[in-house]
Amino acid sequence: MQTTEQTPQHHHDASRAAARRQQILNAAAQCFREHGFHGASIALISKTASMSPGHIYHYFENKEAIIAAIVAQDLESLLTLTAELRAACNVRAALIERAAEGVFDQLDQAGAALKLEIVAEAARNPHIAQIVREADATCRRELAITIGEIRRSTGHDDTPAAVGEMVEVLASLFEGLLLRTIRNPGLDRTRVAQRIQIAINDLLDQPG
Amino acid sequence: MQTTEQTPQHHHDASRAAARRQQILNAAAQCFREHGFHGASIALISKTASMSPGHIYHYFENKEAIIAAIVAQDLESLLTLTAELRAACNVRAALIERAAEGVFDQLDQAGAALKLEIVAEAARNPHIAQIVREADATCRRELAITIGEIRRSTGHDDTPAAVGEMVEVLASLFEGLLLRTIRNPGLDRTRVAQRIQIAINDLLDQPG
DNA sequence: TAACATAGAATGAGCGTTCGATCTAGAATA
DNA sequence: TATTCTAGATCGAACGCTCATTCTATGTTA
Repeated sequence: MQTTEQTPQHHHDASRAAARRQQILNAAAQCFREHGFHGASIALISKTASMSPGHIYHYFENKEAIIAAIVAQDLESLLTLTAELRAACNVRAALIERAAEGVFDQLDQAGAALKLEIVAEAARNPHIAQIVREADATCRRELAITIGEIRRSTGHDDTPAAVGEMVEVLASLFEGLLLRTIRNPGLDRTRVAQRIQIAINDLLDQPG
Repeated sequence: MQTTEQTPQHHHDASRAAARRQQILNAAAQCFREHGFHGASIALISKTASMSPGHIYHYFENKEAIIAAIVAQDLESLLTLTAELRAACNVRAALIERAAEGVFDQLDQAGAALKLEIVAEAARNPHIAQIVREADATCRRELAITIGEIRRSTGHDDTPAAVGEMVEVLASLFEGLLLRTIRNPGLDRTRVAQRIQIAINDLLDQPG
């Protein structure tokens, strides 16, 4: 679809529709965080979004489409973050410094609740699993390039598989924080972030 | 209630009831894994357990009680594992060797699905959160003792807080695997386990 | 007026839970 | 031993409710 040049601006234009769509997604994200994908009803989402239940179906085919959109939106932020990391610069210090911010992001309770909900859903819903796995593969690819370059610059000559394993360990270290912040909300964020930085530093020095 | 000495063995005895209860829990665990806590209906659970829906309510007050029992049962296995680890012996090598088994356990997809479901539920259900957090506190306490002893034996003199942070990092590393096995089911289990062993080894040498 | 935005009631399915009826097997009695 | 009694085990229909979704009617604006 190509956009017409002078943007005709009907009452019913595309930007208003997009805003309405986002309004639904924001409400849905909040409801899903508080009640889970299956615990949040369309009635509740519509109420939170201040519109009628029926109207939601003008923007989404069904509830699963809303879930898929939320999942895609959440993963997209992850993808841009990984891309940023990669674009910034490939030095070790930059990765490790960025990691501290990443730790704080992961430790946000509301965000963690939604991310956990997504992966739990992926474990049983093949459609969601596909979305999640494609995004994860992209992240891993990016991270592998970054880590590969860091390793090469410190004299290591790793196989792609070896780099892939390090990516897994790094990812595990980060994603585990989503569970930690639920299981132990009182943990010392700053101190844990520091220790994770050290752990990442050590990880980058593992034998090939 | 004191047990009568010669075990009267009525038709309706306690062991049969316990077996029936466990039969329900097994069915429920399977259903929860496949459909989530809120996606699995009592009708489905009763069918899986080969009994009538109404009969389930002779053993559990309501659905939430079933969920709580599943959660408690799952966490109990975690607690005994931590206790075993602690009882075995407090040398570094034992911890690291045990870790490899732990990694494989965490990478089991069916088990991971249920554990993720539990933490996701804990993020929104205060009752479940309490159960999960109490179990986690116990695990952390045990792990802190073990790690504290290892550290002391290698000449470090850590504050309890420092040990607590190391426990957090260790836990994060492990629990992250629950997400990794869903997001990237194709990962090389053996190789990742080896790299995690190295990471734990490095963690135990972190500065105080 | 034409075309879309929006509301809200209606629909049928499925939910968790309750409840009375039936079954079953040991206890009691004869 | 044969019969009746009893109480828990078990069933499955029924209840009230909420769900996701659809439909029809009414606003709104270019």
